[in-house]
Amino acid sequence: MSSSCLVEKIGYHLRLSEPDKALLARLEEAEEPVSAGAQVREAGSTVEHMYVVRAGWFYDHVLLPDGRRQVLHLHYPGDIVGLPEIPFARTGAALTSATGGVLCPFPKQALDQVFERAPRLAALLFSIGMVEHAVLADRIRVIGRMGARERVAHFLLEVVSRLRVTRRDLGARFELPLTQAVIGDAVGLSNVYVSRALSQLEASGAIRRRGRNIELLDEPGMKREVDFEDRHFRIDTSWFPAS
Amino acid sequence: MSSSCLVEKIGYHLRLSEPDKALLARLEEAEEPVSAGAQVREAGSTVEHMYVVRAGWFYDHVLLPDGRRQVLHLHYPGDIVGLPEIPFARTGAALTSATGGVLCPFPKQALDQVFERAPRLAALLFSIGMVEHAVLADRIRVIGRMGARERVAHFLLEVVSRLRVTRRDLGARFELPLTQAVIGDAVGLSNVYVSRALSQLEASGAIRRRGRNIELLDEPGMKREVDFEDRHFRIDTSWFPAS
DNA sequence: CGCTGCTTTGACTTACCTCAAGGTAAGTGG
DNA sequence: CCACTTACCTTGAGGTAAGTCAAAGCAGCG
Repeated sequence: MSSSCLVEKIGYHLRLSEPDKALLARLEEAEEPVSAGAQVREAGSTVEHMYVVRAGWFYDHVLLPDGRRQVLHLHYPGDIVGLPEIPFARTGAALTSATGGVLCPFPKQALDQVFERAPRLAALLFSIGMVEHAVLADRIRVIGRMGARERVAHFLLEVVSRLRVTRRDLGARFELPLTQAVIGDAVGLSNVYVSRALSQLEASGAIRRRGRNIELLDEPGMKREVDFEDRHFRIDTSWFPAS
Repeated sequence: MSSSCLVEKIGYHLRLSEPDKALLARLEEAEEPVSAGAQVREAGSTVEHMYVVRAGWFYDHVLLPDGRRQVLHLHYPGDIVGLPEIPFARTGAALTSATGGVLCPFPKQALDQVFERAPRLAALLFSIGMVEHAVLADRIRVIGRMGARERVAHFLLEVVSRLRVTRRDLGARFELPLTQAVIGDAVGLSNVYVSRALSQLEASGAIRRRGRNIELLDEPGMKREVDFEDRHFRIDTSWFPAS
């Protein structure tokens, strides 16, 4: 077992040298448990840390003046949270725990050491950030141009694809520990319409539900329907600096 | 005058050392003129280059199976195009010239040198990529949760804010060399509704139009209406490695 | 056993889409 | 220089998908 969240996460993507491992391990501060529903970080606070998710589901969201909400990213165990905030002095989005969990913070100020001493790691952080960009780009396409059923279908596919990064053997079934209101806030629908879309996906035989357990009965069909692209499966490290 | 697009662009954000300038200049290949409406890069092609825009307006877009289109980013003179494609072997979005212009390509494979030898530049590229992430995040909020008038208002504010990066003295008036269909594809509306939204903004005194020349008559009011945040004004370089 | 929070379903409303026709402006060839 | 074309914008009318409101069903929990 690795003692560092970060070493563990990075290890999914890259073989690490021993000095790199040591550098990463030094960055990390004490684990921080978070209870379900708690807000870890507010929008507009100063950016001092990034986090690695050790356990639990989290999500970033922004609030509109009228109180409505937009969820930007889901974060699963193993995720790095907060890369997109780095170029700004203050956070744009709040961070909330959906299920309760544990975060491992590490300081933004220590990033300079990564860029200076571990160019391969820097390249990987860059890449991970750009993968998140691609995830948002996909969702813009979906929200901007697709209907309710397709939005929800795409959302489910994205969740599964992301879960499989750390659980390679994951089949067609998974727990989705999110309320329909949160799903709606992610894909730009009302909770009511998320319910209808899920019901319709189920009625048409695309999925099956048991509470919050979801089974994808026709993943290839759903992928075709929304033109789904898996952004998480593999990142191109061919251009990385040599170790 | 700088002979390199890239040196010029980076110079907006960071004081460069002479070795860094030399490194950047070496990366760059011959300029490439592009005529109006031409598609520079298709979706699904292999990622071999990034570009700096020397002149003209460009945009990234993706196509849906039914032929509809989503525009992801606009690119203006001085922009770096293609950072988000780096972690992938193949491009997700096509690149089209709106006005005709000139691009300066530089090879993806050369990025390793930047990460290895110029950590400050690497940190800046990372930051620029994350600013683009923030731009998409803002647009998701707008598309997912706001109406037509607000979508178009936000779009105009975003354009002005971006133009001011390279034209510090830009006032309230600017040319918008885009068809309303392109604007619609960016904010998830039909061309018809973009027309109505612009007319309504004009009727309510928020903007004035003369052909494709736009004047923002009440920029503070529009910013309040859509809760606009300027992502381009300043990026936090305080954590960058020392030069 | 009865809260409390989540989901489902129904009825009504509305914002945006589509289709279509007419207007405008810039470019092109005779 | 003027007709003709072409691309873009505007406006109207009708349709539809999703929003809102509200009530009822369900499930987990104290």
